[in-house]
Amino acid sequence: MTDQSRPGRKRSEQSRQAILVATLELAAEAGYGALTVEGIAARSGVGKQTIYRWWPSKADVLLDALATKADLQVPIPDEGSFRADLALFLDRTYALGTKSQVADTLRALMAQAQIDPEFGKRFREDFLFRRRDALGEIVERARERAELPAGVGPGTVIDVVFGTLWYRLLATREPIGPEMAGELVALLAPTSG
Amino acid sequence: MTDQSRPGRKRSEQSRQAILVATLELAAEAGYGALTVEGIAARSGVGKQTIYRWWPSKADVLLDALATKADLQVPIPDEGSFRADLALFLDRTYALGTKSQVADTLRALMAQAQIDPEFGKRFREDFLFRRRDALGEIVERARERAELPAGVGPGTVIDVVFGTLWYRLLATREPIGPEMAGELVALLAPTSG
Amino acid sequence: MTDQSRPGRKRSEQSRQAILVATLELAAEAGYGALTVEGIAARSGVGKQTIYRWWPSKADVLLDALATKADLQVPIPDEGSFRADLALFLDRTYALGTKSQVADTLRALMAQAQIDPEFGKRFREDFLFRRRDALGEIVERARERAELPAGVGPGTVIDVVFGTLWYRLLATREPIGPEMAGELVALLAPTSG
Amino acid sequence: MTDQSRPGRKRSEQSRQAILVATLELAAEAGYGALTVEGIAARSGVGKQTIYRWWPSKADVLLDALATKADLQVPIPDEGSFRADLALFLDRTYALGTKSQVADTLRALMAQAQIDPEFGKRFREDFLFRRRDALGEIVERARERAELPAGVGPGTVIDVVFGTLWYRLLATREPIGPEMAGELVALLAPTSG
DNA sequence: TATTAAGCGAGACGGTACGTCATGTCTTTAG
DNA sequence: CTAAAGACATGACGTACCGTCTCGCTTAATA
Repeated sequence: MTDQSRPGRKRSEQSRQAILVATLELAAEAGYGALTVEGIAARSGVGKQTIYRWWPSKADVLLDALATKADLQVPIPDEGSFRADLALFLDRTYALGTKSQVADTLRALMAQAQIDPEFGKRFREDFLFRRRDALGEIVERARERAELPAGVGPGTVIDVVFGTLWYRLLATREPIGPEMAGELVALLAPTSG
Repeated sequence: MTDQSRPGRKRSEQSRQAILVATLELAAEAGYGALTVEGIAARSGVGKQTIYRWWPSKADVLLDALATKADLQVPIPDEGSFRADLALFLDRTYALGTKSQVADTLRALMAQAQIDPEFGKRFREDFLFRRRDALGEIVERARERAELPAGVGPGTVIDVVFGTLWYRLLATREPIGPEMAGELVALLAPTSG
Repeated sequence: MTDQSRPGRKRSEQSRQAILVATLELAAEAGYGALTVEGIAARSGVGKQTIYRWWPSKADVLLDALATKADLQVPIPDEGSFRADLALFLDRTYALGTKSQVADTLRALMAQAQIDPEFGKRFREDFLFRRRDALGEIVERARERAELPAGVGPGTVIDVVFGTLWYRLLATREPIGPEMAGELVALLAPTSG
Repeated sequence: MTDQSRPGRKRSEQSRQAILVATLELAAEAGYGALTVEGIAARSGVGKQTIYRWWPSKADVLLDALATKADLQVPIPDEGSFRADLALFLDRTYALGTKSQVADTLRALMAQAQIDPEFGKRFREDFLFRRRDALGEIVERARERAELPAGVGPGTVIDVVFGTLWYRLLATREPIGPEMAGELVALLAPTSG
């Protein structure tokens, strides 16, 4: 319906896939620092122009590759209580962080978002804020049910959850585990009425 | 004790200062992405080799410049209660984050630490872990006085504090403010016995 | 036959010309010692890579420039006698050596051929030996007609001619003139039967 | 008479020798192109300043080293006839050129003399012209005895001799041998009265 | 017997050019 | 019009040497 019939050759899905696969492989093999547009083009047997035509930067290619491969869309749980919802949310996130390739890629993207302001904007809007919104739904329900800790607003709860996750990813490089998830739940969703 | 008197010309303190100043200026003016060793050398009137002789990478120069200029060593408060100590710690950190130049530099360093593993190791050991240790002392005293929230270990408290700070710096780009500091205190150091 | 129609952009003849011109100008202005690839690139408005892509060293660029500009291919005379042929050959060579720019360039190339063995091989094969072959034809005809001095082989005659030319170019820096040419003819192609 | 007695430490003959030896070794091992002042200093255990204090350039060091080691002063023969003198002169020169290290060094010096005009002047005056003068004596005696070929002046004879020697050294890289020496004698000092 | 003036090894310094790499654009031929 | 190929101008990289300049230390001649 969108571009139903334009003249000219169609975008090659084969090239697109080859680019995304090559990008993930190269990033995994030598790290994001060694990832180059030239390298991606060479590995995928594609012209550089084909990459520049469809993505604004190599970080966007990587983000696209990650999104295409790993399903980053953690579904929003609704278990009836904030405690259960948060536990499930953290558990699913934990599963993601376990795959070191996904973790490494997220690290690289967050890094690039700091260095390249244009990509930073896209990364925040297309990825970070969507994740915030997902958790936001859970927290909003908690707020309505008065399940949040006293004196702590919804925004802060979200910041604490994602902050802890990202900090462990970026700084200590020990992605969150079940114990840590348990402690976060204890902190943010205490049992007492 | 180490190299008290070796033969040969001594390191030029003047060049060192010129390099650090030029580095901060360039990073502030055009952003870390535009910071180059050549640029630093040109601006500071120094040969490139002099930079490579003393620092392993431009990120190390920037870290050195930041450490030399802004006193990042937040002193460890001891006000008698975890609540007061944490509040003071956050307040002082808040003051730091307010200076946008410091915040921008920290963002760039954390980013570079993800992309360049060698620098990452140094950044963690020379900066991040020292900051952890500082807060660690406060939290340890709190643990001894049983002032920590139930079911939450000292390590987690530290992760939550720094995580929230860094997340706001990197992701939402709204460095912590007094309200947020208050909510963190409410969450981590509740008044009730 | 070689690369009739490959995909990809064609080599820019404009860049090639600009490089050769800039090379000759720079060598003339400041001498071969001051000739640098960077300088050539800057003067000709070309990327360094474009130079490295097509020539192995700056000496090769200079040789190419010389060959393209000054027609070094002295035609082989055939006047019927060795005496006349040699006189004409020396006269034409004399004309070349008169242009100080050509003389300076030849000096530099011969020098570089000594210092850089790889270029030396190319210089000998692409330039020196071709010149030898040209004179070789003349001398061979002389040998057939028994016009060579007694007890002196063709190879030696060639060595003496080019040796004297080069020696005056390199050592005394007084390129050959008409009188010297006359004496060489008297020595190598005596009139008496 | 010059600097009979000044205060201060005397020039270290040991360092001088070490420098000259290191220079010859390095030039022999990796070629003149790889010869550097830093390399000489490192190999000889000497400070760079000590080299710069006594020699204007590395080529001068090499020339000094060659002059100190190989006795380049070919004595002027006086055998009674030009034919015999020239034969002896060529024979002695041939002996020199046989040692490939000497030949390589001469090649490098002649090359450097083209590229570095200041050294070129010194090389010509201190080396090339002295050699010319030596042969000049022989030729002058021949001229007085009317032993030179008809129509060929003394200067040209010298140019032909050295020209041929140098050309074979630089261009064909086949230093003169006994047969070639014989042919040169036949050409320049014919037997006929 | 000091003092003073060079020479010395070491090595840091401001420079310049090197040859390589990657960028993002442009041009050519093929589908 | 898209694609692969590949040349192009640009600009930074990290390295190698250049020739100069301190350093702290000998080593002599002079006072």
